[in-house]
Amino acid sequence: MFDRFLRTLARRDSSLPEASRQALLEAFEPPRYVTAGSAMVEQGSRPDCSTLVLAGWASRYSTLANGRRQMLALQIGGDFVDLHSYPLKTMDHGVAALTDCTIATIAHERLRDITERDAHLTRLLWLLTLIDAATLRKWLLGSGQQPALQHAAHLLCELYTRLDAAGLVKDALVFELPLSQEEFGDALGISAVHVSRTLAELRDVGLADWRRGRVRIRDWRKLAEFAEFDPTYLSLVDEPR
Amino acid sequence: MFDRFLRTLARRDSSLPEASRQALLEAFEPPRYVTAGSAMVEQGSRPDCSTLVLAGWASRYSTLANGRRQMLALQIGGDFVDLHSYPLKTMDHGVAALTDCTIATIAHERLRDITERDAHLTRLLWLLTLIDAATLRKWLLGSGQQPALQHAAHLLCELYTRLDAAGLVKDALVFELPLSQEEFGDALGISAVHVSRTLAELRDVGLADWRRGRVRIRDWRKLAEFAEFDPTYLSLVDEPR
DNA sequence: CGAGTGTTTGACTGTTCTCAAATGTCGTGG
DNA sequence: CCACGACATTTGAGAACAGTCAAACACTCG
Repeated sequence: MFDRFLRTLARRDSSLPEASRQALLEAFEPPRYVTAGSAMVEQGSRPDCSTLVLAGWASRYSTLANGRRQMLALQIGGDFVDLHSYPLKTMDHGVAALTDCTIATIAHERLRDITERDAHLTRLLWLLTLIDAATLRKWLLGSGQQPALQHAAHLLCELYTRLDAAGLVKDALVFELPLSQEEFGDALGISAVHVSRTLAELRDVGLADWRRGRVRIRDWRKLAEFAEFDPTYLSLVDEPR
Repeated sequence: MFDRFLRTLARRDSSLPEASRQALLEAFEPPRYVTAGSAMVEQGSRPDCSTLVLAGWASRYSTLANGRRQMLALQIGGDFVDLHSYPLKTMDHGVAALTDCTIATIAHERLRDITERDAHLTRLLWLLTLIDAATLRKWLLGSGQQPALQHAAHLLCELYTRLDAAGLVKDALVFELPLSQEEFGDALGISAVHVSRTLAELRDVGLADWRRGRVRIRDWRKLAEFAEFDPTYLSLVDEPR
């Protein structure tokens, strides 16, 4: 159940004591299902627990008065969607399930116990929120300085790398991407129409192919170079044995 | 010397024990000066200490191969510029002094001691990095979904609010902004030429006036409403007595 | 088979970019 | 105090990238 999360943890810190890992898992509430489209955390709310995605895709997003929406993160199995809501209290953005999801929550009270008693685990949780922040920096860099084509390529590189780290890639260079082009555009900050043209161009130049929810990367090295993708920011240590 | 930092801390958590505050201050190395334009932290480096700005302005930024630059944060007196480099190890971006700065560093070893011994202070440091992340989300929202005019207005609102919280505003609605329009454009993700036109428009519509390094906000309520600025994300509790 | 949704395409519009020249500001040294 | 150079800002013109609107097409599910 928690295997993707454990894998994600191990890829970030292979030295976490077994006791800490165990204590963390036991602090979670029993898993629940949420259906695609449902709100997992409301913008402006003050949650009393944080939510971990066990399976499925979720998105964090912020909305403007004119209805425009910016996705702030894409979360997959093994990701915390709002670990930061423990220190930060008020949610400055919302979280929604993009697909049916299995989730597990952990009460902020339990997180407080952890910060009081387990310094090592606390540092690891802190690290997880900082990796989110590093990812956000890449998104801002792409949004501000890269043309749509490179920006889209970078996001595909990011997703493939993260899915692989979570053990969610079955065939090399292929992954399921259960988003509409509208949603992908919300992540990149471009319109759905422009997403369509951008994907067509990525396909035409032979870098990547996204059809019917399945992305095939045609040439990883070229794609990564084109997007200036450097996975260091994801803080993935070597594959655990 | 550390008064802006202490003020910033107090605005984030008024319940930090005096002993923790004292221990934190004593963990810093003696203050140093760095001159405008010098690199404070190199992209790709693995610092063994984190840097606090005591006075002056610094910027965090990331550069692409084509020379385009995205500013990722603007840091003022009282801000940590790379507290995240303690858990994250490798810097995915650089930090440069925009003006002459007074800075103080704290060894990661000392931060480690703090995380081992002082859970309350550790949570506060974690919170500081999360406020940076929340600010980044606003920048991404602006970059992706707001036209330059609103985005620029939002940044002015943010800076005024943060400067005020750090005790750096002398006259209401007026503050010093020692950036070139080129640098301001790097923060917004637009060209210097477009910054000039955008500022002219903000001036023409009577919202804000930036001339010779000094910003005057003409109508705070209208500016904040126009930019959809809501300061909640800065996690400022009520003014300390 | 048909409804509903998502994607593609075309035509046109709008924002922002680039290049280039003009103007303004500031510090330095005569 | 003025002249000068360096740098920053403003303005204009044309180009590029991305947005909007609308229609055609494709896919999925009952």
